[in-house]
Amino acid sequence: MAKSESSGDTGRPWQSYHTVYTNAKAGMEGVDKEKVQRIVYEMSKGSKYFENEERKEAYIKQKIENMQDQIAKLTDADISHYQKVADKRILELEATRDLTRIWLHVDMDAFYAAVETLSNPSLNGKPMAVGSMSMISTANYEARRFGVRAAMPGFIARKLCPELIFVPVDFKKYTHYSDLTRKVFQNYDPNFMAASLDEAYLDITNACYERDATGGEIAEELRKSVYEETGLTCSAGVGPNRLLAKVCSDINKPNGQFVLPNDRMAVMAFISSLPIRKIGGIGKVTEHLLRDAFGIATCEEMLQNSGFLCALFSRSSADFFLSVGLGLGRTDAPEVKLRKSISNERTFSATDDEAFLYQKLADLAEMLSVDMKKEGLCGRTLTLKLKTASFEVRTRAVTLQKYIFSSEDILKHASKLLKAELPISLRLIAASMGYWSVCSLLTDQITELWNFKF
DNA sequence: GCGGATCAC
DNA sequence: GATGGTGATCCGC
Repeated sequence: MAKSESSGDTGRPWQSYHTVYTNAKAGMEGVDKEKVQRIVYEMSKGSKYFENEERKEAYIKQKIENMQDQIAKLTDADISHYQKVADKRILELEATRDLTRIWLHVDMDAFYAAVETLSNPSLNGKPMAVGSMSMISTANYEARRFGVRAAMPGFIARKLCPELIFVPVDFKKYTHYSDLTRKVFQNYDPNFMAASLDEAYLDITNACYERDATGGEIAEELRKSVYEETGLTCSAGVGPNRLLAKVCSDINKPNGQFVLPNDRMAVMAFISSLPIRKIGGIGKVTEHLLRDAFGIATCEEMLQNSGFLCALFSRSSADFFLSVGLGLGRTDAPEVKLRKSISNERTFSATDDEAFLYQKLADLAEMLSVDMKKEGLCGRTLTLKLKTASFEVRTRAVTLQKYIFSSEDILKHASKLLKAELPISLRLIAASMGYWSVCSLLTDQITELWNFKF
């Protein structure tokens, strides 16, 4: 464990360069991780992107050191106090455990890539990635054997796998197939929760009861049905809550499933050795922080460090970490969520040409306005997001007295925000609008205005 | 309410 | 030569 960590700066600098795509993922079992890591590092080294990653890494390191200092300052009395707080909280969380529902998480296998292969069967069996030289959205399993992965830039992927075939993204196609899969999901849970085009959560408690079937049997049937309707394979996880079902769907990927029974002992045994990074909501940074500040690597260790977690984190963060240790997750019906913001962003080659930047902003304002009109939305908080040539991200926001939606109004306020940042060299601009709760009442007026305009 | 950061897909 | 776009949430002001 600690071995690879301590040898990081002894002539193998690539070992300390971590990205989201040098992490374990289904289909990458036989991959020479060391080699992939080295190539990613060599392709990145010296770039503006790389330098920014180093700055971010230094910031996280600082955060970890601050946390270690705080831990060191805890007195015995503090520790015993927070342990009592934690023990009480664990009992309260345990009391909320609900083992009465059966949740299923479906995850389509390499979805975009699989759809592209359906429409072009000559791609079958060849390493292929959906995306561009800048960014890969999905890689098929043949490509993953080379270490090629989603979120990896295409030019690095090509270095890892020179024969890699690139296919551009085509969301219309994916939406079509996504709709087909959702028709199948509907048969098992009319209120299923779509997490994205290729993922969904289903409460199959009733389906199990009505069909007199086990969760595993329902999962088999659903996957078969999805295949018959689409020609695409998927993986499924079955468990007592959504958090666990999601972890389970990853276990026998691709084209497989895993069932975790609704039994407290089974859940605790399952969770105990599970690496925390497998849990949705724990990403690269949190994994790093919990490992280096507390020595936490598995979910079980969340409970073993419960006192420290309660001492160092906010109530809501500590609750989440303890819940993970207990294998708790949401089991309630998904509430209908209203969108809270709408945005548009574009990346371009970095420039400080002000006329160009204002033109980009005008284009974005227009696109945003069109999207808002399509949805009958207006908002009063406008946020401008900028990414500098050195990858530093800034956001600047204003909250207005009136609700707006026209491109003219958006541009007027966004321009003011941009002007205050000049001169600046940028590679990305984003415009976002939010907070329109009261405003949905005005939909009819907006439509009227819009019709009048055209 | 603002701005930075994290996360997921 | 080259590292995305959209939406949500949390924390510390």
